[in-house]
Order: sequence, then structure tokens, then C-alpha cells
Amino acid sequence: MGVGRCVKSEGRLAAALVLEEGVSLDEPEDGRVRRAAERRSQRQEQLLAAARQVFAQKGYHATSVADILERANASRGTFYLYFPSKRAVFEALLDTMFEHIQSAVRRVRTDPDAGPVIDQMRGNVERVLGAVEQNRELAIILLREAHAHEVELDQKVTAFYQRLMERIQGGLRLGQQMGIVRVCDLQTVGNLLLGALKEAIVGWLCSDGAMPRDRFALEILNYVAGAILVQSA
Amino acid sequence: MGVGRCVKSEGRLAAALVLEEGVSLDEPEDGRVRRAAERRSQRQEQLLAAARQVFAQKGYHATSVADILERANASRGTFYLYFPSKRAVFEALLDTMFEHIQSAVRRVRTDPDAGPVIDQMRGNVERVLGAVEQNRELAIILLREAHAHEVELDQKVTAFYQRLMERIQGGLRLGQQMGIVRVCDLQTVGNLLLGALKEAIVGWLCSDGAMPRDRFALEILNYVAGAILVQSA
Amino acid sequence: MGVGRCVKSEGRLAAALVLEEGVSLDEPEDGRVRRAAERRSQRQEQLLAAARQVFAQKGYHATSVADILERANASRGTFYLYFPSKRAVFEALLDTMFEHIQSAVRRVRTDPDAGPVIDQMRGNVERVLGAVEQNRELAIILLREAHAHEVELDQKVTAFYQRLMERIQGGLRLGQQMGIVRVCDLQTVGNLLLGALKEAIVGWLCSDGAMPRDRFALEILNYVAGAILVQSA
Amino acid sequence: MGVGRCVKSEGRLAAALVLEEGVSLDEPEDGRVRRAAERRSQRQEQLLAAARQVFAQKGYHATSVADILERANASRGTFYLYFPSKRAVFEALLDTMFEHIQSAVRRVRTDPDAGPVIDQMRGNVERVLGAVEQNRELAIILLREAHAHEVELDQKVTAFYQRLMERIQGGLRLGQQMGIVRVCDLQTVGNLLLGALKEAIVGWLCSDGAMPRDRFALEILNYVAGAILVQSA
DNA sequence: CATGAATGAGAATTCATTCAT
DNA sequence: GATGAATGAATTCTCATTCAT
Repeated sequence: MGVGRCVKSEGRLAAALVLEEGVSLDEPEDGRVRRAAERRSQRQEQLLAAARQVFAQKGYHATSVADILERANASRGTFYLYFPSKRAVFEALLDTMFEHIQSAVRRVRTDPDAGPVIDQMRGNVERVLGAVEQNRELAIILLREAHAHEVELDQKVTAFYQRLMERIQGGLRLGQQMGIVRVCDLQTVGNLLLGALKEAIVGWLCSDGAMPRDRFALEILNYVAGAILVQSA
Repeated sequence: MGVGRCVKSEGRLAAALVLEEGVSLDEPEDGRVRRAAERRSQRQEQLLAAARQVFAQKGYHATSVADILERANASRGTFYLYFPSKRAVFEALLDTMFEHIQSAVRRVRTDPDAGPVIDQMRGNVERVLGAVEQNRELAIILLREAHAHEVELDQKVTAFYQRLMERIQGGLRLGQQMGIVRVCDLQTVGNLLLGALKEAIVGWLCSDGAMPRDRFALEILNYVAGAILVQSA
Repeated sequence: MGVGRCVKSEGRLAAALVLEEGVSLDEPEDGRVRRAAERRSQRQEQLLAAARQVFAQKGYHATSVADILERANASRGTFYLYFPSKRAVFEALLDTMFEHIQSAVRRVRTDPDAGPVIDQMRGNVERVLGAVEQNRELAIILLREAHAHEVELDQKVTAFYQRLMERIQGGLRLGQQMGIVRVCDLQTVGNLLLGALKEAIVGWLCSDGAMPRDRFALEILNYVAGAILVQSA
Repeated sequence: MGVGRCVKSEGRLAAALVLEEGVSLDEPEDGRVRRAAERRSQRQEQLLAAARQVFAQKGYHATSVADILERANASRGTFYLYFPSKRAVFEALLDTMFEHIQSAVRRVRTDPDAGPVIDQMRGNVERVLGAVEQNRELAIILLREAHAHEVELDQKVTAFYQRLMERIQGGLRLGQQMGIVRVCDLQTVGNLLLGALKEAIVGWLCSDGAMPRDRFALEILNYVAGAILVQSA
């Protein structure tokens, strides 16, 4: 979950998590411990939610731990009980976001029983749009402030975009092999595509529903198709 | 420009500058003033250069005035002698950059004696690439640290991108009227194009000459052409 | 008061204070909160005391937050935990002083069952002397550093003296109507009296008990009586 | 002059002053040197005037050397050529003020051919009022901000007031010996008088001519007379 | 004599993090 | 587990003073 890694006294949390999963244990203590663990993750969720909102509203730098505390109605001590640092919360949020988005992108398949490539692409686009739409605030931060932060955060973001790029380039390469994608420099066109998507999605998210999702997906698909497919008859 | 506005005792400097332009005077006084003014703007250049480098390396927020000072080998006081604030240096740098880039983009003309549109576009692309190549560090900041949180800075950056977007959308609209550009949502495709260019150019600048400029320009043109032109026979 | 307003997380403190007053609760929780609140206000008192001393010694401007910190044995952060600014501490101190002094001055009454005017005046003088004696440092600041340059502080001090002047002039006017006070310009004589008191009290406070309070009060009364009363037979 | 003491390279100034006084020397160099010395003291006067105005307007602390420079149309270097520090200019101004005021106060004489005491007092009061009226700005600073400054300045101001106090007390003592002044504590009544005068004069100066000088002097005299003279028949 | 660029010691304030209770 | 008071390093900015030219 990425969040787990952020907890300060890892020992304790580890124990708690193990117990949390050890549902079927029938020891008398279990009930109590379980409830404790639940309360624990509830608290964490609370903090994460608060952080997400404040970060989205004010950006990473302008957000102070105090802001998060206030919105979460928690105390400083509590915060550092669940997260080792302000950065860690942000990272946890980013991780969640990353997962959502990444799990929305499926590798394009060429086996006979996979549908037509274009439909797979449309599926990817629509799933990604769904994912970012569900995490608007966070997505906007990720897409916008991407490189504006602390060095270590930057690495995380960079890594994410690199993974994305690999998928994109992989797709392009495959498409070239299949004769669908025109000859081009993978690096450059990969960047062009990634940037295009980032900017357009931010714009879309910020326009706040000015264009329905499917219509927007179609615009993207047409654009991408034109940009990379061979102009066959 | 913009930089000049940051200097504190404008009156005197202005006077000095005027004298500097008062070419033919050969009095000893003149020489001294002239040298003083030169030294002054040299120092400013020094500070700007240092700021440019540090900002590019660490981003706006992570850069402290102390960082700039260290690299410029100047003292705190000197800095505030030339710029009223950290933000002001950044703004000065941005202004320079904006001018460079904007003057590189020429409105596409359709009069008979203007060359073919595609050539005009190529010209634009190549000029822009030339401009950003000459201001690598600055361009990277501008393209990356898109939104700078500091409200007034953000306005500046946003305004710049808006102007750019207007040109892009204007071009698209014109193309559509001429029947060259395919039917599409100007807002969305405008964003897609702007984002594509931003990302690709940053990538190119950071790869540090991995690809010659004309080759890179060609990749971009092919991409853009495919993305927006009608797929005529 | 005024001091309370300076505390940052007002909500929680307020709660704590309420609990503090929730007298009969004997739960362990209560005790803890109570002690916490006590420690809190103790700390504040500590800072105020330190500030009072340093301000009295060096004056408002020459005193740096660091000076206060040093004397209070607190750290920078702590200071700003209790007061939003250097000015705020000073204001808090002034407010306390103002209240003390003002509550010592009672309006002179002429109803039959009020004692003789001269006794009421003596009462006022002695009460004021008592008040300033109890707040020596503070009083010295107030009386000396009359105008504090920091605009908002100045307003506060000026307002205080104006209120005082109004009382003095009111008293003079009343006395004139009663035929006790000689004919004179209220503004001028008001100033003369106010200034006389300020200077003499500062001198007395600084002489550190060289003259007993009642003796000093008598000197003042004689002086004032001579200065303003009609020289009746 | 007090000012002389403030000059940085005392050697040079001393030389200049000597030469300035050495008017009748007929050496060929004289004219030039003389003009130089004149220019010199002109410059100094210029700086002093500028300082006086700015100090009066903004107070000692709020005034920066830059403010003075701007108003005097001089450069930093020039300033420090004539005065070793910001404080020194202020001191020079104070010194001038002191002299003016002090020379306005004449010791009360009791020899037969000296006029009546009360007339001598009136004379003193009117001369002092004349002096402060001529130096309004400076006088206001002196009377108001008296003790709000740097330690060393304070000493100067304190010393001035002490000299004044000595005269006042001397006068009182004399009066007592002559049987004119009532029995009282010299220290206390001295303070009362000094304070009364300070406050009233400031008020008068600030009211900007609301009351003519002689009328104001009369109010003061009546007040003082009542406050200190024996209430003889 | 005159200049004004350069200096650097502070000043106030913020805020992530720690730790005693 | 929970709390919130305490910390102090870091940041931006000011301004009296020096000194090379």
C-alpha cells in the first residue's frame, strides 16, 4: 500500500497489520487488538484524506503539517505516529494515485482473441480518465506540480513517469513491428504523447466537467491515432 | 528588460546608463561613470546567471537566496542591492525567457507571397528550438516548474502559456477554415499540442544534444502534422 | 487580558480552561489537562515577565525577541507559540498596565455623601501610585517610551493618554464650575498636569523608594492644589 | 559646536576649521582653501538640515541613512565623510537644540538692579518658547522621543535634562531662601515642573499655533506661580 | 573630496520534528 | 496510544558602515 512503509515505528505497525490479517485467530485478546488496529487504520485514513484535500488545495509546499492536523482534527503527535514526515504522507498519496493510474493501463495484446488494438487503446484511455477523475485533486497535483518539489519526491514522480514512458514506448515499438505505427523516434514521440496527455488531462480536470468523459476520450484517440498511426489508405 | 526595473536607485543608474550611451564624451569623469555602470550590470548579470543555474537545478522553492549568493560569490546585501526579492530575480529570468521564446514564434500567414504553411511551421519550430537551446537552464525551469505557487509568479507563467495557447488555437482555427486542419475541439487539441511540445522539448534539452536540432524538429513536425492535419489522399 | 488573544490554538486552550474551571471533576484525564493548562499559562507568564524586564531596561526598539528569549530561557519557537509577534507581547504588557492604572482612577464625585473633593483626589493619587509601584518596570516603559513609533503601538499609547487627559480636563472643568479651580485653559493646564505627573512618577519609581509613598503623594497634592485651585483666603 | 566632534577624520576638519578662522592670512592658497572649507561646511549644513527634517518626520529609529542621503542629495560616502555615524548626526542636532534652549534660560538674579523675579521668569519662559518654536521639529523629537533610543543617545538626553533640572532646582532653592517659594521637596517639585513644561510645550508645538506664544507663556506662568509660590496674602 | 558598490551582522518569523507526560 | 508544548535550524530581508576607485 505504500502507506505502510511510512509508519514510524514500523515494528508496531507490522505487528498490527499481521494481527489484522490474522483474522481467524481465536485468542481472547483478538477482539480488542483487532478493534485497535481498525481504529488505527481509520485514523490513518483520516489523516490521508485530510492531507489529500489540503495538498490539492494549497499545493505541497504551501501546505503545513498544521493545516493537515487542523482538517484531520488530530494532534501533532498523532500525525508523527502514523507518518514519519510530511513528505511521507505526500508520497503515500502519490503511491495510491500511481497504482490507480497504472492499474488502469493494460498492456495492448495482439493475440487473436484480444479485441482490435484501437479498442484496447480506447479502453486504456477511458480507464485512465476514470481513475484520474476519481482522484481529481491528487491527479492535478501529480500532473501539475510534478517536478516542483523536494529532490526525493521528484525521484518518485520521475520514476512513475518513466514507467509510464516505458509502457508507451513499448506500445509504440509493438505497433511499429505490427506495421500500424509509423516510423519515428520512440523517445521523442513518447515524450510528445506523454506531455500531450498530461496537459490535456489537467486541462480537462480543471475545466470541471465541461466536456463529457467519452467525448474527451474520443478527442484524445483521434489525436493520438493521427499522430502515430501510419496513414494507410 | 524587466531586470532593469529591479535596480534600487533607478535614478542614478539611469543617469549612468545615459552617460554610457553618450558616446563621444572623452572626459575622464565619463570613463569612470561608464566603468561603474559596466561593473554594475556585470554584477547583475553575475547574479542572474547564478540564479539561473541554481533555479534550474533545484527549482524555485528549493532554492534559497543563500544558494544564489554562494554561486555568485556575493553577499546578502549585494543581492538585495540588485533585486528587491528572490521572486524578482526569478521574474526577471522568466521575462527574458518569455521574450526569447515569443519572438521566435511568428504568426502563420496565408497571403500568396508567404511561403507554404508547413514551411512557416517548420520555421517556427526551429526558431523556438533555437531559442530554448540558447537558454537551456531557464527553459527547463519554465517548462517544468509550470506553476510556481507563489501567486504572482504563477500569474506570470500562466499568462505566458495562455498567450501561447491563443496562438496555437488561432493557428488551428485558421487551418480548419482553410480545410487543412481536421475537425476537432480546439481547447483539447490545443492542450494536447502544448503539452506535447513542453514535454518533448524538456526531454530534448535534458538529453543534452542526443539528437540534432533539425532531426528533432522534423520529428515534431511529423507528429504535429499527423495529429492535426486532415488525412487527405 | 489581551494576552489570551495571543495564544495560537485558541480552541484547545479554551477547552482546557473550561475544564480547569470544571472544578469538581476528579478524573485522571482532567488533572492532566489542568496541569497542562497551568504549565501553559505559567510559560506565558514567564515570557511576559522576561519581556517586561527587558523592555523596561532597553526600551521597545532596542529589545530584540532574542533578548526576551534569553531572559525567559525559551527558544525562538516557543515565543511564537505564545505570541504572534514582538509587538504583541508589548501590547499585552501595555494592556495590563492600562487596566491597572485606569482602574485606580475614580471619577471625582460631588454628591453630598461623597467625601470632600480633596480627599477623593488624594485617594486617586495614592491608588495610582500603588498601581504603578506594583508594576514598576511596566510603568516606567509606559511613562517613558511615550510614543512607540510602531504605528499601532503608538495609537494604543496615545489612546491611553487621551483617555487620561479627558478625565483630567473633565475634573478641571467640574472644578471650575464649582468655583474651586481657577480660570485657565483646560488644554494647556491639562497637559501641564499630565506631564508633571508622568515625569514625577518616573522619577519616583526610578529613585527606588527614596521617598515613602504617602510623602510623595502629599508633595503631588500640594503641587497640584497650588497649581489649579483658586487662591481663596 | 558639537558638530565638529562628529566629523570622521578629525584631523582634516580641524585643519579646515583653523584655516577658516585664519581669515587674514594672505597666502596665495588661502582663497582656494577657504572656499573649500566653506563648501565643506555648506555640505555639512545641508546634511544636518536634511537629517533634521527626516528625523522630525519619521523619528530616529525609523529614519535610515538612506532617507537622509536622499533628501540631502548626497551619496553614502559623503555622509560618512562628515559624520562618523547616524547617531552622530542626531547628536549634533540635539547639541544645537540644547544650546539654543539652554542659552534661553538665564539664571534668576536677585541683585537690586535685576528686575522683579516674576519678570525674569517670564523672560525665561518666553525665550525658551521662542527657541523651541524656531526648532519645532527637533524640539518635538527631543521632548517626545527623549528616552526611546540607543543607550548612548539616552545619556546625552538625560544629561541635558539633568542640567535643566539643576537650574530648576537651583531656582527653587533660591526662591525658598528668599521666602518666595513654598517649602517642598526640590527633587519632586523639580520633576513635576520639568515634566509639566515638556508635555505642555510638545502639545503647544503640535497644535501648530493654536495659541499665541504670549498667551501660552501666561498660562504657564500662572500655573507655575500657583504651584510653587507661597500663597501670601 | 566624492562616490556608490559591497558587505555582513542581525532582525523577525516559520515550521517540520521531537519528546515528556 | 494520544497529546501538544518545546525546539532550533533555516529563511527572507534590512541597513549601518566600509572601501576601492
